[in-house]
Amino acid sequence: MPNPKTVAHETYHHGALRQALIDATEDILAERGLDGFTLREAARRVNVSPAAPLHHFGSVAGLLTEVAILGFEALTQHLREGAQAGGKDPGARLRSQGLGYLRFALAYPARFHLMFRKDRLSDEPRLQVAGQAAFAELEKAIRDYAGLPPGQVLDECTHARLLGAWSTVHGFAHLALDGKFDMPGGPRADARQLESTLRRILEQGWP
Amino acid sequence: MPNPKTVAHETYHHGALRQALIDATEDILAERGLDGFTLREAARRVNVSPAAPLHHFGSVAGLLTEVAILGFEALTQHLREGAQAGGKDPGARLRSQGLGYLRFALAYPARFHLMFRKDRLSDEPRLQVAGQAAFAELEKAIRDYAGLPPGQVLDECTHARLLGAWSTVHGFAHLALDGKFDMPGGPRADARQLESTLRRILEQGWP
DNA sequence: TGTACATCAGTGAACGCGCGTTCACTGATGTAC
DNA sequence: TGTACATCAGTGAACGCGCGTTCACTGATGTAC
Repeated sequence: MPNPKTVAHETYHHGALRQALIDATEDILAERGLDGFTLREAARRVNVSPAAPLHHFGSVAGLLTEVAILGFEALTQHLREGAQAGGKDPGARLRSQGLGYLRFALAYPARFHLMFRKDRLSDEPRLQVAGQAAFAELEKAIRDYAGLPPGQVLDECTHARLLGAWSTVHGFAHLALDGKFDMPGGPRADARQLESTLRRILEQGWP
Repeated sequence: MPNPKTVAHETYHHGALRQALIDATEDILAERGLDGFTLREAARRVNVSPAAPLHHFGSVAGLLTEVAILGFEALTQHLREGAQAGGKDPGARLRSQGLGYLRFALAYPARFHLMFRKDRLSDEPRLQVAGQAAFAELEKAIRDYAGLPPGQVLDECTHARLLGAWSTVHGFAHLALDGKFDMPGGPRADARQLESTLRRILEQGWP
């Protein structure tokens, strides 16, 4: 005899619909990409009427925004772990953090795209905050590298380094996901190759 | 009395529908972005039935693909002009070419996005060719910079420089278009500012 | 411990929408002789 | 120079589609007394 709670979950009240919808959305993004996602499909996957999600998220954009927020949080985590994996040398940490950025993008391509698709997201302070937290990780690594204490404002030169580093890993990730680094007519470049290419770029520096 | 040719154009046969649709598409992209574009809207703008475009392009993707091809050709042109504006020093030419890349992206944001949205484009050899032509401009500039003659294969190191340079300008352009470099809560960063930031990044080098 | 009742979290039918594409068609053009 | 006829470049109505959201509703939960 099932306990009453279980019964309730399986009949009328889902009980954990919010989380279930977020999970389903991430699945759909992973399987079909952002343009393959619809609210109705997410509802279908969790066996709920198409109107149900609106009670929790208000609109499609609301749901996607939650997923984007989680995405930025996961990115922040990847950056942290990346830097850590770089050891003690600030240069090594910075480069290793860049690889973390790439690893995140390759692991969750559609989520990564979503995070930078403002038109599908709603204005939501928590999204801003989550984005800024990720950016702050980049900034911290650059500060350490430049020997700047946390409080002090960034000089122009360090600021440019920061944006340059960000642009490089961001651009590399985008181009990689777009298949621009694949062999023409050949197989997709795999994560290992791409990482080692980016490592090389970062070690060797510019120009 | 209007001449017969004009009459024909204005009544049944449009006469230059293909080009008119391409122009309309570029207008729509500029005004409303890629997600605001529809075939029907393009047809509406040139006063033609919704089915007419299919005679020339086969499908929506076909029309968008033509626009993307023109986009790559325009990008190639911007890169060429950028390099030229850099004068004779290969380093200056390379950096100036990077600014050309940015200038293109800022001038035609939706077209730029479209060019990297494979899901909206059809497989079309001419698209590949146009993309490769743009890439070849980057490669040429890097070769000059590294002192490699045109025929010789790229060594690993120069290859990494090429991809690194591309990633940097590509990433910078994307982030700029995403508004990531805008003052928080403030006005959009303008093209002049963005260009000078990128110039600084490129001059100063990485890391 | 019961009970009334507000609130929460769902249903399910329906709405209006605009889309890309198909289809059979027709008006205009251009080519062969 | 005329004429027949294939081909090209449009029309316009219709199709089927799935979408996000609305609406009035109801079943379940939890709280105050």
